[in-house]
Amino acid sequence: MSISPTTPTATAIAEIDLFSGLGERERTDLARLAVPRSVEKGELVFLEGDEAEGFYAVVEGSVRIYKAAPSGREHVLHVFGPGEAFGEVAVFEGKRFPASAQALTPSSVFYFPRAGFHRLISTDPDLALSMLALLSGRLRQFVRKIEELTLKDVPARLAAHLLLLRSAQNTDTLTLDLPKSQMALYLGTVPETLSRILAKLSESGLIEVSGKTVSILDADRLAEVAEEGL
Amino acid sequence: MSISPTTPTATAIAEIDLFSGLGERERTDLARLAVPRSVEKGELVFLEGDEAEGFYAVVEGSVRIYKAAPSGREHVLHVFGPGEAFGEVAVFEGKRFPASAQALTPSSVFYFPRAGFHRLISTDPDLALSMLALLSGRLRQFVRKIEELTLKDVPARLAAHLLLLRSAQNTDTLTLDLPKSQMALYLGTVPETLSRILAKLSESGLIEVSGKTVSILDADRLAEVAEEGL
DNA sequence: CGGCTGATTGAATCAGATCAACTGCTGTGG
DNA sequence: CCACAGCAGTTGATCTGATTCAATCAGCCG
Repeated sequence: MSISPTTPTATAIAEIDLFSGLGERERTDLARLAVPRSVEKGELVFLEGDEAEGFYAVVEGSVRIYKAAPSGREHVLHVFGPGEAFGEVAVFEGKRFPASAQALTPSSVFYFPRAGFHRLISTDPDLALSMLALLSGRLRQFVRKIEELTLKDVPARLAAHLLLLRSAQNTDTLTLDLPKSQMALYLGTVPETLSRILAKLSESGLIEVSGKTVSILDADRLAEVAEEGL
Repeated sequence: MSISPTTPTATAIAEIDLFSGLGERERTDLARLAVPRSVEKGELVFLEGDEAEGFYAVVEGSVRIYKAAPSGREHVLHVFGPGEAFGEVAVFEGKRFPASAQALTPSSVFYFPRAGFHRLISTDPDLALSMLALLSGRLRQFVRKIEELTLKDVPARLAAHLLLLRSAQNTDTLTLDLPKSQMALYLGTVPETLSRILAKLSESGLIEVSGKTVSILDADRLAEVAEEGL
C-alpha cells in the first residue's frame, strides 16, 4: 500500500458519508488527520488479528471485509464502496481487527489514526453522535444478517439480496457489482449452490440471468421467496 | 409491565455497566430520566417492529433478544443479565426495534426515553464515548457470531460457547443459566441436535453433563473441536 | 397422582456442501 | 492471428450434517 501524493481536503472529507453532516471546522480537522493511500486489486488493507491503529474510509474502488476459517472457507461480511468507512470499531476498542480487509479493485482510501481521531471525538459531541449513528446502522445490518443466515434458506437469502440491489439501483435490470463467487460468500454459501439457485429462479420465470446482469421479472413472487423460502 | 414503586437513584445507575464510568453529575441526570419497571416471566418488553421510544437496562433477572421467522423458528441473538443495556440502537436510529425482547425470569428493568437521553448524550462527550464503546463491543460480538454461524458446524459452536462460559464463570464445572432449549436457539440450532451433540461430547470424554451442570474434562480437545469442528 | 414442560432418542428426509468434470471466456505471447 | 493458459461459472453425482416428525422419558408442581 503506497502513500498517494494527494493532500486530503475538507471537500474530500465531505464525500465520506460518516462526516458529510459535519461543519466546516470539523471537516478541516479531519482532513489534517486523514492519510491518503492507494491499494492495488487484491491487496490486503489489514488482516484479521492486526493491531488496530486506526480506521479507513473508501474514496475510490471497493473493499471487502471477510472472515476466514481454518478450513479455508471464507465469509464476506461487507463490501464497502466510495464514501463508506470501515474498521471503525477498532478506534473505540483499541484491540485487534476482528476480520480482514482486501481491495476488490484498485482503490484509494483515507486512513484515520486512532489517537488523533479519538482526541477529536472526545471533545466534539456532533462527531460522536455521527459515529453512534453509523455504528447503530451497522448493528442493525448485522441483526438482519444473522436473522437471514439462521432463519432462512439460500433461495430466500438470494431473493432478499436481489430485492435489496433492486431498491439500491432503482431498476429491475440489475448489474452485479461483485463476481458471483464473491456474492456466494456474502450470502453464506458456495458458488455451485448460487449457480443452481439462480438457474432455478430463472426456470421459474422470476428472474433472467445473463452474465453480470440480472433482470427481475416477477418482484412479487421474488418477495415471497425472500419471506418463505422455496 | 408495571411501574415499580422504587425511585431510581444515582447508585442504582452506577450498577449499569454502560454508565459505571460516568461522574456523579451525569449519573444523577440519568437517574432522573430512568423509569423503573418490573416484568413477569415470559412477558414481552418490546416486540420486533415496535416504535422504539427508548432503550432499557436490566436491573434484575434476565431478558432475551430474539428474532422470529414466519416459519415459527426463532433465533436468540442475546441474553442480557443485570447491569446490561439493550435496545439502545433505537436511541440513535429512531426507528423500530429489529428484534423482540422477552423476560426469561421475573425481572426489573430501567427504561430510558429516547428524547431525554439523546439530549444528555449530545452535550456530554464522555457519555457518548461510553455508548460508542458499548456499540463497538456489540458489533464485535456479532462479527464473531456471524463467523461461527456460517463457518463452523454445530459441535464447534457448542464447544466455543462452553469455553466462553468457562472463562466467564472461571471454573470447569459450568452452570447453564439458560434452559437447553434456549441455548439451542442461541447456537442457531434445535434442542434435538444440541442434545445429541452433548451426548456425543460426553461419550468422547470431553465433558460430563448432568442436568444444568456441565463439567469440562478436556479443555484442550474441546478447543480443537471449537476450531476444526467434529 | 396426574399433567405440564423440558429433555432425550430414533428414524426418515433434505438442503446444501463437496468433489470432479466440463464449458466457456479473456488475455497473452509465440 | 491463433493457441493455449487460466480463471469464473456451470453441471452432475454423491455425501452428510442437521432438521423434522414422532414417541418416550424425567422432573417438578399443584
